[in-house]
Amino acid sequence: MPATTLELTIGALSERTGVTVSALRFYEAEGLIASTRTAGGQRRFHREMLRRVSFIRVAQTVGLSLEEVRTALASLPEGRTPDEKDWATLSASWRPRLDQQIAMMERLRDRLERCIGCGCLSLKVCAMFNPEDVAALRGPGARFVIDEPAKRS
Amino acid sequence: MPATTLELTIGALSERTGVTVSALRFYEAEGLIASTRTAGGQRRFHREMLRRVSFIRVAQTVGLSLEEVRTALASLPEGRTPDEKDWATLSASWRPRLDQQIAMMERLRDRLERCIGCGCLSLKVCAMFNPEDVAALRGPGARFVIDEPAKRS
DNA sequence: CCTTGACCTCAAGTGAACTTGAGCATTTAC
DNA sequence: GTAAATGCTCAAGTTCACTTGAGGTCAAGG
Repeated sequence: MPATTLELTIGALSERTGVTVSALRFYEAEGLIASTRTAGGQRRFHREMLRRVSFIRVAQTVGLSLEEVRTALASLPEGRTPDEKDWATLSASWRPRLDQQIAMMERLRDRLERCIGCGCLSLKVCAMFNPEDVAALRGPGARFVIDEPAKRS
Repeated sequence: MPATTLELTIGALSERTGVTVSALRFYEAEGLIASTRTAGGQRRFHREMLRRVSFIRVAQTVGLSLEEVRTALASLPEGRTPDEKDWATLSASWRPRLDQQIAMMERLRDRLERCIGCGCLSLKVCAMFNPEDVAALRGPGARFVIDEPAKRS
């Protein structure tokens, strides 16, 4: 068997993760993933990077910036290849964030529901005129980040 | 009573909506809101713009780009000031989007739950290794846009 | 009147997350 | 052994949604 089953070219990693080649190179430049090089200078990725890349994408979906992903990945064990438990622990840290996001979207939905039902759209009741929640859902730059209230001029 | 109860300065609009002055000017330049001018060239906003601005912010939270907001606003009646029904109809169009987003987040959460519980993190079952859903949740540029599958290199 | 805070324009800058292009090297399949 | 596919680097470009800065004007209170 060729080494390709153990080490992936950047193209193979791209295909298996659905992340573009250029994005993978960008992630490497940012220190989010790592590779070894062939004699000719081409990248070869350990299969473990499949997990890291998938982690990055899911984390982004949950609303983390790459900076935050970097921090999260830094909590993985240094010496050894992270095992399933390590990854599970890391993923578990998303739960609260995910729960909060779902709750906010549901509140927004229900508010709109009420507004549509009663035709109120009043400044006091309607989600449209209650910026606090809305602000909570949209950080500057990172949509769906929930900790940072919107700045004002 | 001074005219200020009917027409808002940009500062007043900013305060009431929680949107920065510079963002409001930007929105006007983009044709999302409109103003009249005083003799001296300062903007004065009709109170109706409170609604438009609020609409814009909520729409963004729901995942619309400003381009999409522009399109949505274009569906408002031309001749007259939009009434509550007009706004309600517009907002109602978010429902499916909101529902889909909530459903996706819940699926993601439940998948992670299973993964953490069973320690699987397998390539077949785990959300982390199932890029389809994840891709669906993140459009390029517009996070949480759900119609466009991720491009590949 | 006059000062002070709010407002004006216009161009340029920001940051996140990538993508694109030019020009060149390596690998693999025939 | 060679051609096509894939890979490489590095700088610059892109999009979105704004923000910042410079240099100047307007309006409301005292």
